[in-house]
Amino acid sequence: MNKDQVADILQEIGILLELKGENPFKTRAYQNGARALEGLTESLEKVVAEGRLGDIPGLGDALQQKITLLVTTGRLEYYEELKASLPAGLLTLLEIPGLGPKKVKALYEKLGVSNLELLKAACEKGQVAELAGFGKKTQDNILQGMAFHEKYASRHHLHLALAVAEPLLEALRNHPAVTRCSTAGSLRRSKEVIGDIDFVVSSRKPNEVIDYFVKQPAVLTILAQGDTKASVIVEQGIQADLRVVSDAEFPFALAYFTGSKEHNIAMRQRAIARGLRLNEYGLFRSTEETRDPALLDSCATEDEIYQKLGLHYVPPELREDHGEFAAAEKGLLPRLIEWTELKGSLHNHSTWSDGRQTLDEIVETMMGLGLSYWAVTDHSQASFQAHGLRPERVREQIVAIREINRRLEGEGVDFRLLTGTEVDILASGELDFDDELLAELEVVVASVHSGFTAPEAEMTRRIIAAVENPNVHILGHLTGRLLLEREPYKVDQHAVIDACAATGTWIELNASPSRFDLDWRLWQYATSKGVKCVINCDAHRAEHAGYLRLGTGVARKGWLTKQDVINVLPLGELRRQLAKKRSGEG
DNA sequence: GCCGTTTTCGGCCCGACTGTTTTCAGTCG
Repeated sequence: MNKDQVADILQEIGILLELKGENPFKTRAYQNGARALEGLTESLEKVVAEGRLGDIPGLGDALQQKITLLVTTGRLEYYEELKASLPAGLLTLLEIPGLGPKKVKALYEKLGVSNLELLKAACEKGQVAELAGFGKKTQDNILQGMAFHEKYASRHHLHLALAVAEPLLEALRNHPAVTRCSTAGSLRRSKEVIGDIDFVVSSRKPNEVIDYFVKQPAVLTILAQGDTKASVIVEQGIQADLRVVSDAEFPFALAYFTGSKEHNIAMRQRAIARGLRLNEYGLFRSTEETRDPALLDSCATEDEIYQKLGLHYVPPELREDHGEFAAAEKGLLPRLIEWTELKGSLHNHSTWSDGRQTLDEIVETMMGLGLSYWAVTDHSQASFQAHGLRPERVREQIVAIREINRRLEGEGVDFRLLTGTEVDILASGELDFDDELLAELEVVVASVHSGFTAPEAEMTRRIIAAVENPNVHILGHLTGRLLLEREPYKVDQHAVIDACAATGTWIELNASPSRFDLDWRLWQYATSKGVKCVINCDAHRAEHAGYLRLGTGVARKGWLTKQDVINVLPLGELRRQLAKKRSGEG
């Protein structure tokens, strides 16, 4: 078993123990253990074999023993017995908003409710309202929560969440009673998928702002409305939470609701270590339970909060407890890449394969955005479903692009298309075009589009064979994942990154919100090996150019700087690097 | 179940909102 599978099981044990009514700190210990494994950047098998599990904070004797069993035998009797002791459907009940472990436990023990159908039946018969601690209102809310659960998945692609959040933020900003406002939460941290949208506002008239917020046209349902916060469902079925605080409290509330939860816990602990107390309202001297403003250690901005805790400012994207505290203490946080530094995208499609824009339309759109270049990398022949190009069509396209570039040069315009291909990595590990054709193209992206079910070792071999071809500049979407849709295929990502480091091959950060692949968690490893990143739109339509901004947000989560990213280079320097890569000096 | 330069025992982040209660438990973030 690999670390993700083991982490999933620890996570599930934690939940099962909660349903059993175990000591909450014990259940949290399992969840902490799962998180510790997810954050591991090397092979779990290796760590276990070398007896170094104990070096990982959060893993004590009991967890070390269980993890070792799972890794070496693939089984854990403790887990299997625990799982067998409760009906399988109980876990899905926890996905209903408003139902937590205590209520699920009561429903199961008192009514024998063990799955969604039984829960629905019990609500409709009015049995749930009769239970102690429940009532009519709770029963109605459960029914509503179930309807919501059926209709919408609970997680959302980043671009969809942004499309709803940005107009709402603009509306809040324009309200006269709003002093400062911002998005917070996973959206502000540029997570690859979003649970809900968070807004933080400072105002002297919170009720006015909350009233205004819940009446926005995008709001479909009001879930809760109080004096300091409101929760609503907005278009796309996304939950949006608004918190309103005083302006003095704003930086603390913004930091708190931006999270991540793990980052906040570490911040609170730093405060406690300094005899202070940090919460969403301020930084208080001593740990006294009071909101007396006299005790407020005022901070005008988030920056000042970090300073008071002995840290350099941590950009939101880095707030994942992923090494930012060690770096912020020493002033070693990187200057992160900005999306405005990008000059173009090196993996895109046109009407020649499955894209929606002609070459001329691409030129017009991308030039209009102020970009310097745009590589046209249509699919190769094996991607039949995507109208992949035969070699002769590729050569025709090269001619067409040269023609356009000559025209642009004649007009004195500072923009060029680059010729290229997204060539399929075939099951054998060979590429879908021969070396002669690849050498005629300026940009070669190699990607897997078939044989997703190959065993890990075989998939790893295929991809490594592809990046060893000197004609390949860029490895496309390394894991093939489609967020919220399709799991990544099985591949040893570290081994592939090592091969890219050895061959000077660049790795794409595919900026499509369905992909964000390579995952941000692996970029620190990749750059430590000297691998360069290309933030690519994989554009199929004009509006996909906007993915440059979203992809940069995710790149920032991977601690990437301007120096790590190829497509910040001006055209001339980019062409030199493309040639250098091929000559083997890259 | 984890952890320790006050502790090998007794802590473990903490506040708002809802609904069911009449002072609080559960859930959520």
